[in-house]
Amino acid sequence: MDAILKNLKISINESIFLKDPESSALGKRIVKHGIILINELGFENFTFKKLAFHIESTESSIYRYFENKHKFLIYLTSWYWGWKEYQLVFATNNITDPVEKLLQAIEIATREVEEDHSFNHINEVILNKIVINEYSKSYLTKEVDDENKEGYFAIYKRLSNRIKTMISDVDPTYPYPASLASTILADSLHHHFLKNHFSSLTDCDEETSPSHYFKHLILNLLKF
Amino acid sequence: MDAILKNLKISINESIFLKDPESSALGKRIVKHGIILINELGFENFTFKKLAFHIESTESSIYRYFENKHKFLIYLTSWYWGWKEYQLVFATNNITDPVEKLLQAIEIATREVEEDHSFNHINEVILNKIVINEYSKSYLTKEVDDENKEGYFAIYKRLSNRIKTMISDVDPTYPYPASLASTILADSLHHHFLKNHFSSLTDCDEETSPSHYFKHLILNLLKF
DNA sequence: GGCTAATTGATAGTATTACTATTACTTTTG
DNA sequence: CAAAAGTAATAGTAATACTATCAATTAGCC
Repeated sequence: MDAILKNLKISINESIFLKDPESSALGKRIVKHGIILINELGFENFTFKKLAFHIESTESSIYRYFENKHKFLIYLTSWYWGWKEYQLVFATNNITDPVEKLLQAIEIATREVEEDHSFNHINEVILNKIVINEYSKSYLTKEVDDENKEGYFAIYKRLSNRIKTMISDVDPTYPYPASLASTILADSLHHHFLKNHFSSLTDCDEETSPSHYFKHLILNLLKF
Repeated sequence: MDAILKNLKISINESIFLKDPESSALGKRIVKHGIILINELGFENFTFKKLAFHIESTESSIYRYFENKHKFLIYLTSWYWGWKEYQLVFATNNITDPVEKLLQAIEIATREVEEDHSFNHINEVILNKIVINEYSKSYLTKEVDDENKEGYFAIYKRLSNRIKTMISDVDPTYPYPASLASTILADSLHHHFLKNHFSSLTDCDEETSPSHYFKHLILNLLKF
């Protein structure tokens, strides 16, 4: 899988950026160090000025790639979900048993990114932390409906829809497949956060992962 | 219930505010119109300067009550969860059947606030919208561990714990009661958001509410 | 190798945000 | 009616979130 992913470009809605960061060395530096810096400072404390200092460039250069830090976050999280989607499709494509297929999809969707494949300028382990801590801020805004119409969240929606279909393939009588797919995707991020900061609110810990919880849920909720 | 709640004061950790907003007319105006304004503008666009203009007071007066808008959000959401907790305890206290008790708790925890009791200066319907749109921003920060230690999220944790206990009372063998309680609380907020902005990601709509989804989940997941 | 266009850097500037400080005025309460 | 508490008015600062302009550098191409 690694080899294929190395040559892969996640395609992201062009209106999210002003200039494709994949198209230049500076663009890649912005993305690479942007990920590191958002993770370090948190999204609220992150600024383009600080990032410019980090990569020894200027604010105005960064503004040529992204309108503002909000769009930058949308870009990063879109890339993440695109990457997850590839992994999921790749890992489930040749599984014929619907239950096995769904379980494998849940494994991919809910597990913490542990290894660093480092196949390009993006560190997925750190990006995963950003998604856990910051993803919801990308859509919990007053502009969400406009941005949704522009297709900013298309990749996530497509991924959620794939899981929905797999749920219905396992149990066509289950009445809430779309909701359950959303719960798995969004709530697994939340559970990773709880594990790290509110351990009393979850049964997940070092041994028991959110993946265990969600697989158990699926296996006991769906009839097959 | 209304009559009792009218005379009720939700007690909130004193380090969240500088001066208790319940203790003066200005404090109550800050809270009342703060709720309205955050709902209108969204938390990012909300400032104390705008609120001061709205209530025909000054920024400096508001800063005497709350250190910053983040603490203000924590205050409002703490109040909300305290209010929910009272409703939940009140509505479930005299139910002896554990399944009925849990279902009633889920009803309270996951339903949209529809009526305006207006028993005080706080409009719970609008506050509920704020919680749906902004609650996660109150803990998805770099300061979460410090603030958690200070007890800023104590009410929410207590509420989650009550639901956890009810889950275990229904099915002592269920291995993830804390996680499931968290899922119900956090993911129901998320589903209200999806219903309003990403309808393709949920099966909830005008007829089917998040409450239906979560009750169905509980009834099919727990063994009793 | 030189020309042109595109890209990046350097600098400056603006409006707004997120506060802090001080002083003066106005209520409330004892 | 005096003291204390609460509130308003004003001013000021550092940082943020940009925009604009022009100069310097680099890249693509004949």
